[in-house]
Amino acid sequence: MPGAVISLSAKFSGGVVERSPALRLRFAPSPTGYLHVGGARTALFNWLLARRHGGSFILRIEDTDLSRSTEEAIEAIIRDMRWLGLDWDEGPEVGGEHWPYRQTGRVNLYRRAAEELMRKGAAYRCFCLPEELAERREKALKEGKSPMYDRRCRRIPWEESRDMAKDGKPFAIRFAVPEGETVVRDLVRGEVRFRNQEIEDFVLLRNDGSPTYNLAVVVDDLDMRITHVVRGDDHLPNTPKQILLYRALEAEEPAFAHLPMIVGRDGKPLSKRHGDVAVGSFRERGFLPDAMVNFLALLGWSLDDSTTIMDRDTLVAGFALERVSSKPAVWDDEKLVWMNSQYIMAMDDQALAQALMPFLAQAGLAEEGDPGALERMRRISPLVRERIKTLTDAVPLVAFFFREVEAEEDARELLRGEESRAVLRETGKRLLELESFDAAALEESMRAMADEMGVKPRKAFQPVRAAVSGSRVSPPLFESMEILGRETCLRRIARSLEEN
RNA sequence: GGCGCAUUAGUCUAGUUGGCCUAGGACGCCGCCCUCUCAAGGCGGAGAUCGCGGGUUCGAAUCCCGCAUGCGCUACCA
Repeated sequence: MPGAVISLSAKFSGGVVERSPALRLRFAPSPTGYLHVGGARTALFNWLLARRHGGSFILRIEDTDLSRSTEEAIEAIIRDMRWLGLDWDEGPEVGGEHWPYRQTGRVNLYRRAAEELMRKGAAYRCFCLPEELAERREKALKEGKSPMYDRRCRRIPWEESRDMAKDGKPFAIRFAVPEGETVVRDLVRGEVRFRNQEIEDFVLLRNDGSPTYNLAVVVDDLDMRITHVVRGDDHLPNTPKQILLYRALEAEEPAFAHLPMIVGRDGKPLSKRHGDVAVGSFRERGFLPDAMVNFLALLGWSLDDSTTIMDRDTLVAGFALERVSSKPAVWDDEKLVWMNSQYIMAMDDQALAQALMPFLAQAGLAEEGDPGALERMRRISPLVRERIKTLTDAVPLVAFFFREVEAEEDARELLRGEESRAVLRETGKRLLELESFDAAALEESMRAMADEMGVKPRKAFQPVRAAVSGSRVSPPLFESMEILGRETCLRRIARSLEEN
């Protein structure tokens, strides 16, 4: 079955075989903050495509803007990528022949490319000061004119330009946009045409010698032999500039695919204003990486008309760019929560218990590495699995298994009253008499008790639930009591009778 | 202002070359069943004149044109 890459390579790069190790994709975040879900989705699509076709997935840190980039951000991005299970074949902590996989330390490459472009007459020095530029732009805008750079420095004769540079006049290097039309053959939206006259002579190298994004990204993608650039569609208008650069450098351009943005319910790009958008905060809120990946994959892509829950193998096997939508996807927290619950329900006892341990530890209910606590949690797992949608949901639900809890006020109400007290006393008696303290025996005994006392099961069980769990909502009563053990149950029932 | 992209129910989406769409699946919502609480599960339901207006056609969500709205880009940000 031919995948997206076949048709696209046949069309745009001239024949790459299906399982092509030559396929090279990258995710290139700028480390100015945490990894947010939009970035994660972009990373995922790149990863999926690489894995689908047996190619390489590269992580590259786009830190051209040094003042806004931080080491902490880099570490956080790496941590979150790892958590999501998006492993890379080349990049930070992994290595590769294009080390370092960040732009600091690669400045010479950019400078050399800019010089090459100057030599070819495709770029020129611009001596305009940033302040002048801003002024002119504002003026043009006010007069209703196009605010594009007027290309005045393009007309400075080469020798004069060289001399001005030699005299120490600061300059930036701009790309000389040629005449004509540039067509972006986008894998998700088809051909998009741009008239070159709409593209200004953009800056390649700032007057401090640092590269701008457009230059750096092209040089890096070229150097790393990236075959497919898959990124957010906010980059679509930049693409003709980059294509022009590839051509000026006499290099073959990669295939491009622009993914729809992820927006909030208000249709605006997803941001902090919409709540937590950091991948890390979803981890802290108790979401599972597999659920995140499944959910993220469905933001702008679908396998068919009905499949929603998919494991990684299915995702990898079925992913294709041609099934990527071009309309913005709205982030729907509720659906994520539901999906997470589906993944939780699919976990076995051991896995769920293990996943829960850090959350129990954080709540002070258990020590992270305590084997006794883990074993206890493993026994509790089947009781809570269907009752939690996120891992954090489990904490209040299981707390009474790990420590004495004060009964909530609405639970105390269940403990008062003659009937309730009678039920509790009788229950205590029966618990002592039980031969085997297991759920089945407990249920049998207590149902018989309710029957004999002429009390509805519900009326008989609720006070016991309140006494034992401290709440009117808890995991199934008899199973819970079995795990708590006879002594604990008796103690709690006795205490309830005393205190209420 | 210019350029570009998008527009199927509250939401994610299916609908690739026009007829099998009296628009399919999922989340959410409502109701019933099950039931020791809460869930889970089962069954059923409401919800879309496919942004609007023209056109092409025997036939359009699907093709063409215009409009509207939203978003992006238009930086010596990425």
